[in-house]
Amino acid sequence: MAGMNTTATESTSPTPKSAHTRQRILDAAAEVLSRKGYAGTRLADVAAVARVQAPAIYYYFSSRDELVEEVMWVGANRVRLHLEEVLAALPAHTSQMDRLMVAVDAHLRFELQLSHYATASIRNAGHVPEQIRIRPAAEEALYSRLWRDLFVAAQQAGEVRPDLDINVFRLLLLGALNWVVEWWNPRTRSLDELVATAQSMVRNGAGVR
Amino acid sequence: MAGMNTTATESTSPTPKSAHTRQRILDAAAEVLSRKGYAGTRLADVAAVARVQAPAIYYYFSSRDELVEEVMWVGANRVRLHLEEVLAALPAHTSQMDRLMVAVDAHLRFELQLSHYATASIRNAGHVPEQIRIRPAAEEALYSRLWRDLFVAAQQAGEVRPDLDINVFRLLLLGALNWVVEWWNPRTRSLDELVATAQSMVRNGAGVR
DNA sequence: CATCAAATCTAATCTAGGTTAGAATGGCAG
DNA sequence: CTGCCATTCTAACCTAGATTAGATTTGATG
Repeated sequence: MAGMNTTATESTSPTPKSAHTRQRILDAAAEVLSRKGYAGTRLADVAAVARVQAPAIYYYFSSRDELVEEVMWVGANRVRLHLEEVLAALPAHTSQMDRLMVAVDAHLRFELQLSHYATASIRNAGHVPEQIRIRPAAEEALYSRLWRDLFVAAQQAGEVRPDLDINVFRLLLLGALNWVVEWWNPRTRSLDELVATAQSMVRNGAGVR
Repeated sequence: MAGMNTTATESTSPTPKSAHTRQRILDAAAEVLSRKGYAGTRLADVAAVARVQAPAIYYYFSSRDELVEEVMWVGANRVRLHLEEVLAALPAHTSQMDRLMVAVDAHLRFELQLSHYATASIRNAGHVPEQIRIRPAAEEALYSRLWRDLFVAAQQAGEVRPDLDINVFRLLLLGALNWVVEWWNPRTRSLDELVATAQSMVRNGAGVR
């Protein structure tokens, strides 16, 4: 019943007015989830942030888990769309290594500044019940493929050491980037510096000498 | 009451016999916690794995959270002791970069093969209630310092690029290593290859050209 | 205005799972 | 053997928090 109308395609039927409330609830859930994690997320908290009473949530979602699943899916989906967009906007002659640099930049900035959804998705991926992992996992797989393609292209172009296991390297890199949500504090460290260091980790760690 | 007798200092008083059961319970908790996460961990499951009834847990731990806290502390503590031990066993003339390589190796092998405690500790650090985060966090801080020292020494010895922000690099690296528990599958990939790739990420990513 | 439906609320349920009470068990000292 | 203390069990309890029922508000429409 619910599920697919968070992105584009605002069709005419699904109540144009207070679908606004649904959005507030979803945003609230993303926020709480990214901060407290799956275990610590109370529907009452979500409701409070959305300025609504808890049962109102059930008007839009049929269960707590469905709400969580939706947040995680939106999170994974948005990061992917963002990265695709950013990459598509690059001039055609951009080197493969530069594309990787841009990807690192986009991933970090998006997850840290633009989207509680992304943070929620990353932090809780391994902590939600099996059952609601499927749909978000499919999105994450697409995102993974995006990165794989970048690495494959870079290695084929001779911009990444030929002997490097790019699958393992990619997983390690994404781990490093994802884990940032666990320690990063905007008041302690500049985002620019973080991005620069992560980029150098890739450029020097994977690039040809 | 409980709490400190998991490491050394086996004093005479605390029932030498079936403190064995306490151990089974703790091991079971580590195992379940590392697999299901804080949210998904039922005392009944822990009890089942420990071949005991749930209430028996309360003979050794005063609450679920105390049990969890203990697992997390032991996890953090053991990794640290393991790393200290391994580093101490190195010949005095070992280069700083080689020490880093050994540290990467030790961290990965320990977290992936030797200890459910470590996995439990890593996966759940950011997901347990504030209250029980304190004691494990103190251990983690010591572990962090160990790594910081390694990087500082390596940079001072001129084996790590002088312009690299070693604090950020270290956090990124530990993120990469920690995140491995989220994706690593022993049947799919060889541990040796993983270790080698992670090491090259450090050697090339941080080392001088 | 009156009416209807959508949207939200208050109050009441229901249940998983942590926790407690108190009864058995079981080994060992005397 | 017998009593005792440590250990573990079974049965009961209790609460947080998800969910449901049904009333109430609100706002658009004729």
